[in-house]
Amino acid sequence: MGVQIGELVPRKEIELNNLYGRKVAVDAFNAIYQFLSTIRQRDGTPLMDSKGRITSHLSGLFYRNINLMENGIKLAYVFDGKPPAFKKREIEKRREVREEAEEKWYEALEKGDLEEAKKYAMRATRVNEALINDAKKLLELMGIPVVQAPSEGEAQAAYMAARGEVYASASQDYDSLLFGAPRLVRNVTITGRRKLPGKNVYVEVRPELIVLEEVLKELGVDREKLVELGILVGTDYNPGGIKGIGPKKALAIVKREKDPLKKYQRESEVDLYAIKEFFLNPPVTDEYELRWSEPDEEGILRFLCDEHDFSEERVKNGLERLKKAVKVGKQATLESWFGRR
DNA sequence: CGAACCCA
DNA sequence: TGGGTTCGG
Repeated sequence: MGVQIGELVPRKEIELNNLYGRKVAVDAFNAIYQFLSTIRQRDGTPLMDSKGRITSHLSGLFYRNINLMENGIKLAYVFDGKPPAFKKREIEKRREVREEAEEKWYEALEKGDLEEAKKYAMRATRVNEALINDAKKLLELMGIPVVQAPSEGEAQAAYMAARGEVYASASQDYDSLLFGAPRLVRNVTITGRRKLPGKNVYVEVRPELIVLEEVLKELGVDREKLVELGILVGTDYNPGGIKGIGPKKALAIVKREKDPLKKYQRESEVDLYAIKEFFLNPPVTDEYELRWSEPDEEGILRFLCDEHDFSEERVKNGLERLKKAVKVGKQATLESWFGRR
């Protein structure tokens, strides 16, 4: 879900090769969630191994990582830690939405309405510990660094970008901007075809770059005001924001008022100031290492094919590409060291 | 979502 | 060759 500031944010389309030789911190939860919700059969059932364990995210991660690595992009995945206490309400709300969607999924299946079934199946997507652990395992086998955030992954990714350890944070949500990421990349995919939530319509989605400095300049605010703006329109910590206030009004308010939250704190159940403080100073850690290593081919074969019933032919194909991609990555790193780009 | 397949 | 369709697990 994330903070609802998308329509205010200036962006520029980029090509994947604009990221050549660059390190990118991916919000792991965001990526995994996307794979789990989209990689499904026609009736909405996710891909599963013979023991019924979900594998959609493994398929998505495996092939997308190869593609991005072939483009000389150095990926690191940042996993969520403990959510802040004031996220409870949103977590609860999401659970209710999922459970309701799950029921409608089964109802649609009984009626034989596949399209409807898939729609609700996607909405019923849930990410559990086992899925996260499998994702971490695959990434490690692929030689991709895994970073464990103390709290929100977006915050940790933003911190790494702000320190210059990675070029950008990658997520579909805009939260990392509020957390202070100087750059955010969205739609980092190869095919760039995405189904619109409602209809059976596909739109071209190209990778895009959002530069925090340009956002602030365009809106005429500083980061603190941007955070307040986000809180007025709604974040994961106060879903829905303030009733009756959309992006435009919110922008006007934060530019006009010295303390825009004051007036709305009264009508809000959650502590808006705590949310603001969290965005400005989130828990982050320096205890991580961005070290890219050789993929463990045997390990990947065992994990994907033996344990999770992936086709050996397909995975071996992938491994061949992966090996070459690692070389591309090394070359890309060298070129960036010697300042050729 | 992305790979593989298919047919013009 | 490439755009649409189906499969993958």
